[in-house]
Amino acid sequence: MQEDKRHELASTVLDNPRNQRQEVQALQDTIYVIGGKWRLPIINSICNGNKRFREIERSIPGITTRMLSRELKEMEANQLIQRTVIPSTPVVVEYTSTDYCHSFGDIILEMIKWGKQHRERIKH
Amino acid sequence: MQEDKRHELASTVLDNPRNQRQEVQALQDTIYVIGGKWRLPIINSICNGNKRFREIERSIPGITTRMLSRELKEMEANQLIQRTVIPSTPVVVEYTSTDYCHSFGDIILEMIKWGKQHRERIKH
DNA sequence: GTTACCAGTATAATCAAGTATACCAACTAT
DNA sequence: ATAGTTGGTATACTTGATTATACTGGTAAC
Repeated sequence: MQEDKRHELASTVLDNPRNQRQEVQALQDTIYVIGGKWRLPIINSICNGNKRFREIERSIPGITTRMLSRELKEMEANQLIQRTVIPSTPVVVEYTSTDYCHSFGDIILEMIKWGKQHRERIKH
Repeated sequence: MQEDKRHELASTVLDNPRNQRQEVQALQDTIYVIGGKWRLPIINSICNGNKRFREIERSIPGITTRMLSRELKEMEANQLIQRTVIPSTPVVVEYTSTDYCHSFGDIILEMIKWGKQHRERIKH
């Protein structure tokens, strides 16, 4: 039993080339940052060229103005997006993605891929 | 309203080559399936070769026995993992991943990649 | 014989995430 | 004039996810 533990530790820390600990940490970090129902769909929408509040809202089925408003604020604070007010008449507000925001591209792509495959799977 | 809806539908379905609607749907499906803090870390742990309950538990920082127990049950019901009881003495319980479970591999990999880059970014 | 491991369950509490609904001050098109 | 758009805010509420803590029955090692 004691032997077992020593062996397990050794195999995790020393033998495992992929370093499990670090990977779990990284995974949990990512889950923390993009957690919740709306973060990723909003990022996706803005990256797809939607700029205006109502435009983004309409592009995401099920989201409420409150949630969108809250998330946009937080994402602006975290430098994921940029909010620009154009002083035309009427005033126009535009949301655009930052470089940082684009770093989620691959994750979103993989998730879209999975979602599509999943639909196919349950259809047949 | 009726006009509007028809127009919106037309612009989405016809004009947009990447078919936004479908992609948002796929993305939201995926988020639904892997939602929560623990699903992905558990899948990752089991795919990394952890089989025993306490072994999985120890490999995921912060998880409680209750959450692990609940998630494992649900994941077994959804055919993401297999639970095997080996009637040795003492009885041994093993959790193993199914093929379906492996379909999350790319998502997890991308998320680990992002998490590592993120650590690097905030370190400097 | 007491300490520790295994595979969990039970109970209760907390707390953030999300919903529902209404409202606002501009502005615009009919 | 009035119905509708835009970019939101306010208030109240629900609920589901997660945590904390304790406990169980069996095995085994010291």
